[in-house]
Amino acid sequence: MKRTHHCNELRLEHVGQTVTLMGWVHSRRDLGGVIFLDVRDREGRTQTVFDPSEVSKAVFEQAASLRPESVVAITGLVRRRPEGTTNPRIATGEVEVLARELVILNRAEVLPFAVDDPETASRVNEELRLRYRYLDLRRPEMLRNLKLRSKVAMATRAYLEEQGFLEIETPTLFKSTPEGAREFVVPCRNHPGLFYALPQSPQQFKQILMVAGVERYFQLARCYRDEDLRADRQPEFTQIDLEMSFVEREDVYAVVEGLLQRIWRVALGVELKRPFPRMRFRDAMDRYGIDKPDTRWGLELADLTETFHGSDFKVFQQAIAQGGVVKALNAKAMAGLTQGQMEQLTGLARESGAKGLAYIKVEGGEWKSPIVKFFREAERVQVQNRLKVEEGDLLLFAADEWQKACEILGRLRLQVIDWARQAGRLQVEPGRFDFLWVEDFPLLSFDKENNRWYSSHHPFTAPVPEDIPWLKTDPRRVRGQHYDIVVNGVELGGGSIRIHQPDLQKTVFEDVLQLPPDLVKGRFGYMLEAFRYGAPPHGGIALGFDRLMALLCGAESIRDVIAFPKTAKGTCLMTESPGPVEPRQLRELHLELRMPPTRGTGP
RNA sequence: GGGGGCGUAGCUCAAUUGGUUAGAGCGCUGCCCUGUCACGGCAGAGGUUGCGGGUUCGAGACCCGUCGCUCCCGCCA
Repeated sequence: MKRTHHCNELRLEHVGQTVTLMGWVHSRRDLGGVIFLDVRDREGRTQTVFDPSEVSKAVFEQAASLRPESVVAITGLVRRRPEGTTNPRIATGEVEVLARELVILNRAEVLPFAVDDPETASRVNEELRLRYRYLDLRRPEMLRNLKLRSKVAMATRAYLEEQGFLEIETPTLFKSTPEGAREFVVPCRNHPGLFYALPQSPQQFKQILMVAGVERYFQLARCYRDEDLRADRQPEFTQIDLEMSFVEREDVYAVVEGLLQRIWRVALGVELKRPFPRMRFRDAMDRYGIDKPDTRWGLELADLTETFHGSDFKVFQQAIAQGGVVKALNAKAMAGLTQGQMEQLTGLARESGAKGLAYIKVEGGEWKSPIVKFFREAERVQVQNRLKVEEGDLLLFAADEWQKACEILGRLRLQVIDWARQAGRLQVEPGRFDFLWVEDFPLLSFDKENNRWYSSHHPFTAPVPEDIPWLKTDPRRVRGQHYDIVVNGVELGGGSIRIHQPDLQKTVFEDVLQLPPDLVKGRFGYMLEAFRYGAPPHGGIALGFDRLMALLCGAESIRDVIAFPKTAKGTCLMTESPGPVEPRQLRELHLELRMPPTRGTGP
């Protein structure tokens, strides 16, 4: 027996045909004298009818005995549903299949949770959904996410192929590169004491491919990072990874904008406007207090350093005297925050390094605040004008060195926006996507604890050419040719133009990052060597494919767009990985376990 | 590594200030039902309150520990 149609196929035009459907029992409505079975497959569902005057008693009883999610094959006659019994909510709702034969392909046991009811199923404990992932994925909304993911992957391949990119796989058995994220290491039998490491990204291989003359490479690359997880982070994840030769930043932007435009068109039927806006890192920090601003909301930060230059308020005075700034955020209409919420804001400010939180609540025409008594009239007027203060506003201040002050208010801004959205006071159309390129990041950041410079992104990022002279003398002011693509405050991806000159790369490693030459040689020697045999200028980018899909699907967690995701602790509840290995395997790998003392008794 | 939330029937939840035999809806089982589509009706079964310890005359609730899920900070070149 073969199926003749899928479950979202039958229409009035099929009336009179004998068909065979195969699928899952979505729901059974047993009216005693007649039984309705909805058969579901990945395309949709179709109602079948068991009428005792049309089928044998045995078949009828079998139909009556079926539990939801059993797999069946039903052969019968397509007919128009009787007047008044059509179901406009499903595509096949004008017809039904009058069953003649029923084969039970697999009888399902009683389910751990309901699959057929989207309302309840979506509220089921995620632990259970992950343990029975195959049931969870049967839910139409999960299947929809998988379908969309496949569609977007295909569109990505098609677009990049049109643009002349070659899809090339790179090794997942790589070696350890201890800079950056913690890695998963893989022992190997043939090399006692040596380890592979799973790549955090194909960065080095894709640059080598440029040296190899590939010119345009892409890959839907699996990447692995052994770091603590979040709603938008998994230990293994997928990137749309690409690299191009003989390009500048704008060339990469053009390809990525075209790709995202194609993806939005294919997935959502939405036409994105190009080019996307650009913003310098410095401006992003200055205006939004973060390097991935959500520009859907206003609420920009203001700089009041000039205003408070001769302030009597010591906190402001000192910050400015030490070369810092005074910044402020007008949280419009938020004066009504509770004491608890104000404490929460203060806590957030402290976490970001503030000593406290200066604020003004504008209520009843009055500025209620412990600090306002230190303001001179001119300061007050300027604050009023600069922040466009109105009744009901909440003014938040940060006085510190520039970056810290920006970051403090940036976090408060996000919290305040979150509350305003929850209260329904800030709204935005659901299909709005604010894309933004953030560029001109500092190439290097200073690590106070270890008293050394390190790469803000990675050590292969090329400096902005006119800043190269500052590399050794004033590293702080060197900008990198790095760029991030941001949408609605989510960092969707990042990339850079790379260094392709071996001497410049060597300078960065040894003079700027202060890595010992033998360490550089051991870790990156092959790259420096490759660059000596004709390396084209090149650059690229990697986009977080899971985050991209979460955006397109409207999912809150990337777990909802990954078929088999891991928990926040990095385990798989379905397969119970990671799991132990046999002593024999350890012996072959020349490994011996030194376990931490066992704690607790388990569940 | 740190902080918050959650854990009670198969599922989603309730259980006043610590006080009777831990309840409801859905699901499940049985019976009835020929036009339902969240079918309906009647009856019934179903509990180690995550686990371990403690306080108390008495603990689902309070305390300590622990396990699991989750969100956030650190971390993620």
